[in-house]
Amino acid sequence: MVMYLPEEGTLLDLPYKMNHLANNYGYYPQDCKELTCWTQHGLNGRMNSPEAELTSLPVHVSLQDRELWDKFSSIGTEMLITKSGRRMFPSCKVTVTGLNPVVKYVVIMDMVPFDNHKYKWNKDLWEVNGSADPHLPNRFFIHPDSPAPGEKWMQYPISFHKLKLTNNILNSNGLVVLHSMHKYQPRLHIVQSPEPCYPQNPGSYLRFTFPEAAFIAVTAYQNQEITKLKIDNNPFAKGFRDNGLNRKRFRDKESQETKDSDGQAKQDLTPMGQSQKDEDVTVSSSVDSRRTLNSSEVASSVPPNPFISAFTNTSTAGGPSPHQTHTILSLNNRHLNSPREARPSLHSLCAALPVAQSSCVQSSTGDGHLSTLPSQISSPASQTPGTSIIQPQPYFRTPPHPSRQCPDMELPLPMPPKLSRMQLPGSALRNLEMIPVSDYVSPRPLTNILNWIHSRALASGTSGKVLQNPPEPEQYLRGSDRELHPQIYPAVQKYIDQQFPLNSQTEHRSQMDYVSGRPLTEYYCDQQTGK
DNA sequence: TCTTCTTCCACCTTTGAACCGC
DNA sequence: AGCGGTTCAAAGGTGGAAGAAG
Repeated sequence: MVMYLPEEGTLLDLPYKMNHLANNYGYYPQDCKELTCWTQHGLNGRMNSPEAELTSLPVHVSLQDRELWDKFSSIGTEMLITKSGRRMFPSCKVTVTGLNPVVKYVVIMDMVPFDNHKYKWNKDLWEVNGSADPHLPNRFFIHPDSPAPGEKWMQYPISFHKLKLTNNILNSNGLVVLHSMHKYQPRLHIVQSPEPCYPQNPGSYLRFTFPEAAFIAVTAYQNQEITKLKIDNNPFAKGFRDNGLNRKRFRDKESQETKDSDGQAKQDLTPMGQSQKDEDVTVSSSVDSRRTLNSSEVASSVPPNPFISAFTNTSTAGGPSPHQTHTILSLNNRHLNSPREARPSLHSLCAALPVAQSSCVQSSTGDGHLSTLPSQISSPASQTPGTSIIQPQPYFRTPPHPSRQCPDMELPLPMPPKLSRMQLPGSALRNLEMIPVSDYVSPRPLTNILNWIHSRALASGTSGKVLQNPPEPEQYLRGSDRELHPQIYPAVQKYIDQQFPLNSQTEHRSQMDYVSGRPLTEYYCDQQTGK
């Protein structure tokens, strides 16, 4: 299994994510514009069988609205975060193919730190402003349609437009908590619903990261170019178009200015930062000064077992800074001293895997067929060594996307028909009402999510009947209570117990801040007391 | 003084209920 | 009675601006 690269691209720093223990892994091309990830066809030819493992399927995920994302990323995407939560724009919308149509999956999105830095806006560019704050406990946004059969996920683009970002660590209303002035990237999880008949099977999953959708979380927009782009493209911001001249405030202000001093005042009044625009944007040279995350950093940002990391709900799950994660990674990869040394070639990586588990990033050739890579993997392209300044333009390198070579891959899926509540059949409404809303809206450790899913799977069972009293997800895997309740995923739990033995310091490991090594409760206290 | 954050505002889209005609 | 289309109001999303906080 090999792959072709984008025309201008080399297979630089192919980051990888692998999970030996859970037979699960996923890859993503960190430095390519290609946001499409493939997994290999299962060699056992089970892909069409109902019991086919998720990891054996040729799952393909691609980010929609790529042109829009390109526009934003070329300037330096910023996402507003507010106390009450703010939607992302552009929102993450992905198409997925290659799933087993009849198997149920859960689709989850979270945000992981892009790097180990904190940023500040200095006049017209982003600068590194120290080290990142400890990553907050991960918050997963479960797609409200979860779990649903693969057929449904593949039918329409999966939209996460309702995902909201906040900086309020106390807000648990389904918001993803981020630090302001930190850079994040979205990450997608596709989790196969646990098989009700085999509770020992934790269910496989895949993860995809979208570096092109990376953004800096801000409480107020810094780059006027970003503001302009948002206004121009976000329908909710239409009121700010036409330089905001149609806005009452500006109309009033303008009329007032006219009264005060006609003539000169009018000239100065250029709404929507017109005057600022003139002084805006120092166009940089063609040098890509983006502080790239090399593959080793990415690799080290990926815990040896992402499934576990999600379980432990630590900063690792949220993907703390690559360096910070390395301590956890080293649990299984002590030989990976130097991140760059640690990067195996794609081939060696695949060779190291059992055949049936091999997985590669693929791209598609113009004829729409999967093709094989040249035998040697290109060496990592030279990267600009860690410059501390991010130029506003060009913010990201933008090599031609392979999909442009392969129009088939860009074919947008039809948007789902809009259904009002009135149009839903009664059975569907009853089903919806049976779902404890808080369970899929509220962020929670993936443990609970999966257990909840499992409980629902059990509840529906093979007979399709619904239990009267499905178990509460919270009753599973809660700290020291674990022994009191049956474990849904004993193999995974065993691994956690081995890697993160409980003691007085780590008893609440799911709440640990692995960056500072302190319990997050302490971190919260510090936040409250202003330390 | 400067940077970052919070809050409020007006404008806009989306949503869903009510209404009407067939 | 049921269905489909239209209208309208409420809810909620948006960036700007001013002021607070550190």
